[in-house]
Amino acid sequence: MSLFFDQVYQIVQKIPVGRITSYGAIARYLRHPQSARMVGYAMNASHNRPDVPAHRVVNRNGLLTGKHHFPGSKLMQQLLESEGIKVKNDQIIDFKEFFWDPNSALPPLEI
DNA sequence: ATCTTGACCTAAT
DNA sequence: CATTAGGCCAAGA
Repeated sequence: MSLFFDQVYQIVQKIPVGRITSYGAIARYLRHPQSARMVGYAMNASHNRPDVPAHRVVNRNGLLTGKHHFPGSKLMQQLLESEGIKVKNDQIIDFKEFFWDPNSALPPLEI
């Protein structure tokens, strides 16, 4: 039972509708600043977790690097656009405006 | 059991 | 500027 994965899922579930965050931001919040990759891997394993909106997590440039892991090739973009986020060429428009940073939005994780 | 491959990111060269 | 190197560690072959 990977505690790290579960923590990742908890954060992802807290991303407000219509906002997005990045793998690295989550890793930083969990005090594993060098484990951004594992956050991505957690998303890959999040198929078992119905309540995890993996489409709201993108890389730090606002690029939809994980879209190929969704069924179909446009689903991730469609999900985002249905929440009011514009996407062009796998790139989120006004990424900075929609970015939700757990490090400033949530209380610091207990040590 | 070992080896490879990643939904990544930062710092150093 | 661009490129590399290192860290992370779960799955698939």
